[in-house]
Amino acid sequence: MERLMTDAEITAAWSDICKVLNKDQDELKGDILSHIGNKWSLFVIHAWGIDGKMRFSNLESHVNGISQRMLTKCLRELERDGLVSRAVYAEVPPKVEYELTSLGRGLLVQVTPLWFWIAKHADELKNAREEYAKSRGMQ
Amino acid sequence: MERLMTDAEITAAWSDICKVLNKDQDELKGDILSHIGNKWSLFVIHAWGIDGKMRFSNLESHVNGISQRMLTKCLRELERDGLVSRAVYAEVPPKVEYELTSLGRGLLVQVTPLWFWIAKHADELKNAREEYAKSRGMQ
DNA sequence: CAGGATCCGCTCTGATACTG
DNA sequence: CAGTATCAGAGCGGATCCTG
Repeated sequence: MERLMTDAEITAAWSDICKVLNKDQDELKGDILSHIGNKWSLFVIHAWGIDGKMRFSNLESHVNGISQRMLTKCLRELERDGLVSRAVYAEVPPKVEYELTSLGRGLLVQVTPLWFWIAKHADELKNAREEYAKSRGMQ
Repeated sequence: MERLMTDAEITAAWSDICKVLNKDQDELKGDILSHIGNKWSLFVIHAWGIDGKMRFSNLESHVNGISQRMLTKCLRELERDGLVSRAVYAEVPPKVEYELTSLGRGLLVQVTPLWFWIAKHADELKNAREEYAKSRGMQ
């Protein structure tokens, strides 16, 4: 599952990358980004790495710091975009299970390299910030 | 550069995925996501697929619809996080060149699978939305 | 050319309170 | 348990004007 690329691979893949970047479905990309690109969506999707079926309160406790309002909103959007399915059980107390659709699982998988990358470059990322802060502080 | 995974591969990779998902560097992830989750950052980074060195006006014309204010702000943030470097030339008229750092190129590469995926599933994504709209409209 | 500064509407968020 | 409703504040984002 180590899918990070070397610099050489990056160089080799560059033209392919550019192709995608230019495929101007910009509108669609914007749409997708507007949903996965909000503060919480990716973290919420993230949570299904733990279990295939998640209840509301379950998600709430796994996504650190999310408010119930935002979780609700986020789930509705994900549902609307076909990434998550929602099953309501007519029980008392109420029970609602959320699952990733195959589309949603696909997205999770695509995003995973990003998590790997962040984990791998954590120090670099942190240092970059600190150095920037220092250099600005001196001025 | 075709890096989409099959369902079988996904299943096989799942435990690895979960490991990363739990590595709780949540704060750091949040930082990175603040870029992904910002309306413009990814599109701006995106632009460097075209050329390694970009000037301000160049970026402005490649990122559709961005205002000068937001481009400025976005560039500052990317610089702060060590993803972009900035070179000022003491000329008249002024000239400033922005480049992705190796960290920035890394991020671009990690995000690329996501663009591929969006491009590949564009129809599915659009359909999912339309069906959702329909089913809600009927109620 | 590459922005900094300012004004302003709007949306996004979080807290709190309430419901089936 | 799984939400909905409401409200207030912070920040986003655009337009405009200005500068080295």
